[in-house]
Amino acid sequence: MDRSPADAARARRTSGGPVLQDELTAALKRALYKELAEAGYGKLSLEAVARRAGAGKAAIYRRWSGKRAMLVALLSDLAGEAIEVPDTGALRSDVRQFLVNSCAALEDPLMYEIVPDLLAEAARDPEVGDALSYAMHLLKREKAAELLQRAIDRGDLDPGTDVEIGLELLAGPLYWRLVVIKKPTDDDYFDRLTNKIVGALEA
Amino acid sequence: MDRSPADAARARRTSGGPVLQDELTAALKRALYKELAEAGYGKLSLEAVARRAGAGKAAIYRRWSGKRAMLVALLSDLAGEAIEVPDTGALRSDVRQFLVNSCAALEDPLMYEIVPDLLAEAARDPEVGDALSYAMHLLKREKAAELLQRAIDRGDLDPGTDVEIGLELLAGPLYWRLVVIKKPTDDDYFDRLTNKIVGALEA
Amino acid sequence: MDRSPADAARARRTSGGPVLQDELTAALKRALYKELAEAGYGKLSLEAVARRAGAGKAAIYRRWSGKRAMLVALLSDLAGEAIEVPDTGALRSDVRQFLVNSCAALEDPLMYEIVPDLLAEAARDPEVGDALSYAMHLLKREKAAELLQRAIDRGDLDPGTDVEIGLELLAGPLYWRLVVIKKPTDDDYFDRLTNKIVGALEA
Amino acid sequence: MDRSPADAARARRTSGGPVLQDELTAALKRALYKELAEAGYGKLSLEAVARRAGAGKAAIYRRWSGKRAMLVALLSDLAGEAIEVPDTGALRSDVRQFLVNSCAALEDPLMYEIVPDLLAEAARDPEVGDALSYAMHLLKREKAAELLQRAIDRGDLDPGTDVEIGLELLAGPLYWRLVVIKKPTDDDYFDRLTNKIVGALEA
DNA sequence: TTCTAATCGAGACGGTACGTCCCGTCTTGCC
DNA sequence: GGCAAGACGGGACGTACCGTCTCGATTAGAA
Repeated sequence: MDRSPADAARARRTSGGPVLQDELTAALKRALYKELAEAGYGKLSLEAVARRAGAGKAAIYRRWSGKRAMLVALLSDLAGEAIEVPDTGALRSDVRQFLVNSCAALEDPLMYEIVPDLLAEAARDPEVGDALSYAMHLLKREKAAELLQRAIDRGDLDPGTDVEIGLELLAGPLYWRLVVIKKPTDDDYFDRLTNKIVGALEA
Repeated sequence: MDRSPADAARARRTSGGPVLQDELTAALKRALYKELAEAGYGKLSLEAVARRAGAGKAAIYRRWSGKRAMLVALLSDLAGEAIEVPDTGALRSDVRQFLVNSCAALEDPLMYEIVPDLLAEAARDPEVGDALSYAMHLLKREKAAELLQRAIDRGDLDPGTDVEIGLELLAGPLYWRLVVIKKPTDDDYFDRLTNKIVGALEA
Repeated sequence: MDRSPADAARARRTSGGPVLQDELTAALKRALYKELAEAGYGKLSLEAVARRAGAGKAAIYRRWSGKRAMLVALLSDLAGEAIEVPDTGALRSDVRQFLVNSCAALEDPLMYEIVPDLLAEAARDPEVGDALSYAMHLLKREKAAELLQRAIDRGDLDPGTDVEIGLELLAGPLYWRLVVIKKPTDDDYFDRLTNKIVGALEA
Repeated sequence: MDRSPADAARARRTSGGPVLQDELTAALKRALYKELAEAGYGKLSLEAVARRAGAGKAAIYRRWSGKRAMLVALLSDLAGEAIEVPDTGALRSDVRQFLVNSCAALEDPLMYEIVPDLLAEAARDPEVGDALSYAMHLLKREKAAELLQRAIDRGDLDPGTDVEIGLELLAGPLYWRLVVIKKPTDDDYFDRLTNKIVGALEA
């Protein structure tokens, strides 16, 4: 069972025993991040991570069960940095800003390099899938749902609007373009995509 | 330098000695395909591929330079099997059928298990990325574009319709749902998604 | 564990240094003894010793500097349990009884399982060697020497008898048979060996 | 590494199974011998052995199942170098020379350092015990038995002489002195021990 | 038909990394 | 300050594959 720094902190307060040291945990994560950037997921070596952190391998395995678990933890750390959901007061500008924000998030090297790996792994490992879903989608999904709900409350959208499909329209096309077919975006593209999405929502 | 079966055939015609055996090449690819589905790209072992094919490791390295090159070859082979693009005579039913066909394709183990791995690898290796783009998206993209063009020709859509965005609306939301957030689909879902896409196209 | 202040006071008076708890020291030695018998010196793990004793590793390192030092201490404890040297009034029966007693001692699990380990270690570590010699051989040697001296005093043996060689004849052949070549013994064997040893002594 | 086809051919003939290369096997054994001399059995590291031999660890594990098995093999190699059994034509000088030869063998670092380790291990592992018995004792035992038989044939010893006990007298006291109590030997000692042994044999 | 040369299955080779275990030291909080 | 607990850096374990190399046998084109 992996132990997070939060667990460690709690343990220190309640159990009385020695405990995983938060600063080392952080150093290991920093080392992981740097190794990922240099070597990529496939060639990632936990030995190199430990070496870079000036730690023993056991320090890693004491915290996480392996490569994937350590990555999931790194992701979870960054989950809080959820995509900002704008509240501009108008549906069209909210949608456009949401797309721009999402694009910025997806162009972060972390997302760009690591998320596809985890997505692939998630296809075979439900634990990774769950962590990934929680870290990446649920928070964002809730926030995007707020965006649509506000539009309904304002009367910009019909109360019967299909919110589920709406969320997929907000996320899917941009993800497809950036991650799958890897085409660049620009202001004009955001305008045109916003047009279509708003058109669909209002249809 | 990798050698393809075509090279082998040419070699057979021009050189003197024995030559890479096509049937073995095919068997190796089949073994690769199965190993990918079971183990994933990250844990893929060429030793296991050779073992499954009843071949020696050298048989692989004689043909390809390594893991990625072998994958690229596999992908290229599968490029032809593009998604069927329907022609029902009406935009709405064409779109719905396209979604259903795409869904079937994405639920094929090839897509479901292997493509995410390759997508991840493509994030770091342009050669894989190019092969993947060619194999998966370009052909399909062309065909989906035909679908929209026919609707424009029929007058179902305005001639100024934004085809580029249209293609993303056709592919993105479904991919997002099936591959990223992994929610199930049903007839009702297809109806609702078709509704929104057609609404967007006509907007 | 239920230790009285009196225990601590006694220990403080005895040692003068930090008050290590005697019962814990004893428990650690018992645990060491059992681990040695099960795992052997080579695979001996002080972590396992501590675990078996329900103690922390530090409790061991507070008392001894490492594996070997702990062993030496164990040996010294056992030094007193020297082999009984018989005094039957006649050389032949004294020798025979000494062989039988020695055989019983060598067939004790302590000798059978642990001594060979220590003997091996002693080949490289003089400190272990010395402790082992003291614990196992010197006392016994003195007593066996008494046996021969009594025979000389009685006139059973010539005053010029080579006692040093005599002691090796008493110990060596039996040790060789039991520990090195591991052949069984029986009454007849003791008779025959006694014959030869007495023959040699009288020669 | 510079291996000729002849090496491979020889190896194939020798082993019949997988073609392990004899020269590498020999180099690994040489490295083991040197590491043993430097580090001792307890601190022996197969990684260091492989490093010294310029080989990979797998080269070791392909040949032997672990530390002990590799040692047993080294021993078996040296088994042929059995103790020379002299044939001087007279019992007394044969015995004396046998003791001198045995002493030389037991003072070889291999015997002195390693055999006690294996002896200890043999107490727990019958496989090691058997290999050790064969490697060390059986050949020597047979040869020592010849020595006694020649004496009987010459009439130096009575035909009814107890050969079994005789062998233990030849081996045990010297082993005890050299390995167990670790006292030095000299010419005078050999004379005195020879005296007693011959005395016992003739008794 | 015989020779020749490259491919075949097999697997040894020097390596790298894995994940585990234990070393001997150090730290924390209870008693 | 001893104590149980156990984290720490370090290092070896034995395993799995990597990509390369070599082996004898097969096999198919060229002589």
